Amino acid sequence: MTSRCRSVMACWCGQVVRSTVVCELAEQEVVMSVRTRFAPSPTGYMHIGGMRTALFNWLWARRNRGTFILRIDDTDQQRNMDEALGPILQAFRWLGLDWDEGPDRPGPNGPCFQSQRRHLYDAALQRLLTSGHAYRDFESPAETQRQREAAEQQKLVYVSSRTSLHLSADEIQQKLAAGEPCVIRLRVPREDRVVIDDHVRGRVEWDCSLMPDPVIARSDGSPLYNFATVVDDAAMDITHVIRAEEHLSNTPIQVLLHRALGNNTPEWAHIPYVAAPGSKEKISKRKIAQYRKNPQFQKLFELGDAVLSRLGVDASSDALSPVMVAYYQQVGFIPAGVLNALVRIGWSYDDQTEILSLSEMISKFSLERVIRSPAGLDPDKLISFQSHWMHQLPAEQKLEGCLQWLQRAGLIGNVTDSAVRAYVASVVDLAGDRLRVYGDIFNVDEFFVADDALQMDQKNFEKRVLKVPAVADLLRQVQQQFRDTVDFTSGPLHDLLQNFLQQHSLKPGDLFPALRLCISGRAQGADLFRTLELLGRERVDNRLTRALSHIAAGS
RNA sequence: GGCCCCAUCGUCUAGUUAGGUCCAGGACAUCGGAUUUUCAUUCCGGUAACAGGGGUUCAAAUCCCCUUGGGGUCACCA
Repeated sequence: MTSRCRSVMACWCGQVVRSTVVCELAEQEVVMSVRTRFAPSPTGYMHIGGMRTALFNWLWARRNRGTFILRIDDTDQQRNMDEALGPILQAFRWLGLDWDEGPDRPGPNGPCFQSQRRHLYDAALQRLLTSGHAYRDFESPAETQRQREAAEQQKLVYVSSRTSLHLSADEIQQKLAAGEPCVIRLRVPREDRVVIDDHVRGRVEWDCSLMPDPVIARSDGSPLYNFATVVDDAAMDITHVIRAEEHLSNTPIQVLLHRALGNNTPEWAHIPYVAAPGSKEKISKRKIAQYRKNPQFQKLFELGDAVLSRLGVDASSDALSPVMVAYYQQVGFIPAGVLNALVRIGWSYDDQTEILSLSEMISKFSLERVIRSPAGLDPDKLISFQSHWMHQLPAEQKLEGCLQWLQRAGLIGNVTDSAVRAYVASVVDLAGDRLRVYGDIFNVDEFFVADDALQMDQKNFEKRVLKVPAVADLLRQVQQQFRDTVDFTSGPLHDLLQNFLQQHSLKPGDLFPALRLCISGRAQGADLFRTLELLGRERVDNRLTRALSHIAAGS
């Protein structure tokens, strides 16, 4: 297996074949095995921008029938792994992005946790030291820092002093024996240039004479990010490194490391980072307070706050925010909506296509159509995608979701009870388009609260009921007719009320808003007659009685 | 500050590789109208952009140069 992959790789890494996944090899067409990876460090939450990067990696792998790898960058972690990694895996599972190699699914190239791959880094380090591509640097951090600042003051480009390079083998051994601390640096070939052909940015070049020698291993011997990444990317046969633009400046170092190690370099695709709505700044967990003031974020925060408060989650805390994938799950977004919004940040298929299912994304995705400039998350559009996909969802699934949210808010008891399920199903059906996220079910909580706990829209109650003297009498008559009518279902109720209007020469607006307010506490809502039917004769009667007593009391 | 990246409606974007079919298309948002018992949905319609300046060319959103603006990154973090 491995040998096949290598022989295949040899044909595309010779930079003849680019941006294509099929290449000719000795007259026969070989589909190369694309291998992509996403390498989060366990931070305790999944960043929405990171999720988009992961999605592009996943899509590219799936599109090419390749392999998607989840590698855990836990080189400097000391916290509880479950706590730190859990939410990340949870986000992948929720969105349905599976991994071929990763936690619980070790691949042929060793464990996916970098903390368990130390021997590989040690071996690579040894090779670089032996070949002279890397060197031990005994210069003190303070001294290095001093030089850096001096260069800066003189407006010179800082490059490493390399004084340790003048040490003889004996001197090095002596220092080592004496326990003198040193880091290991890559010896940058200063006369060289690094040129990459980035899938989204095209040709990007760097002049090595401007680069300080990067530290690749700490004084305790542990590898640094740039180094571990290169070793792992090579060991795991990663063919395409798809990552956010902020890593572009790491690329020359990584290319140099690959060269020094004698690896084939992977292809690069530096995708734009996800910006905060309406800005070009990277969206960040630390700026939530600022985002709350952002008008483009308004609707999302309103939606989120409303739902989360019902679930007993403190929405104003930074523990859960729109920067995190978990936020959307908690509010009741569905994967299809979130995925659709994510894929359209920085990527388009053509000038028309907006709606894409995951399988359509797989067949249509390409790195070449990723845009270069940073793209802001568009909360309005996210909500719009969300409502589109929610409408596509089969009734049974909508029901399951709403049941969960209702239960978590304590509005219903046993979700397996068939009467409860049937009732909620009717409410969900009645709510129809108003349900964009599962949490929107709370917007029709009048169907779940006790009659005497019904919240009243005071402002509208005053305007449409209290300030219209004639309405009380009408409501009393309607209440009586409701008591007398035989069939308390929407059709007959519709006829009953229409007749009532005719008899009194009233327009719908004279009665319906007041009636709606009394029974639901709201000025607007779904079909009035179906609402009456669902609530049922008894609850409607109770609520009318309660409203009438409010009217009598003048409040 | 050095290095690197980016620049089309309010937002997400198409168009830039091969200059003309673009007095710039779509979507979301917004505004107006129709439908509806209200709200939501749906359907019609409107407002709205090539950062600026120089070139090259018969012709530039598209090519070149400069300016301006925005951003990323400069660790014994990832």
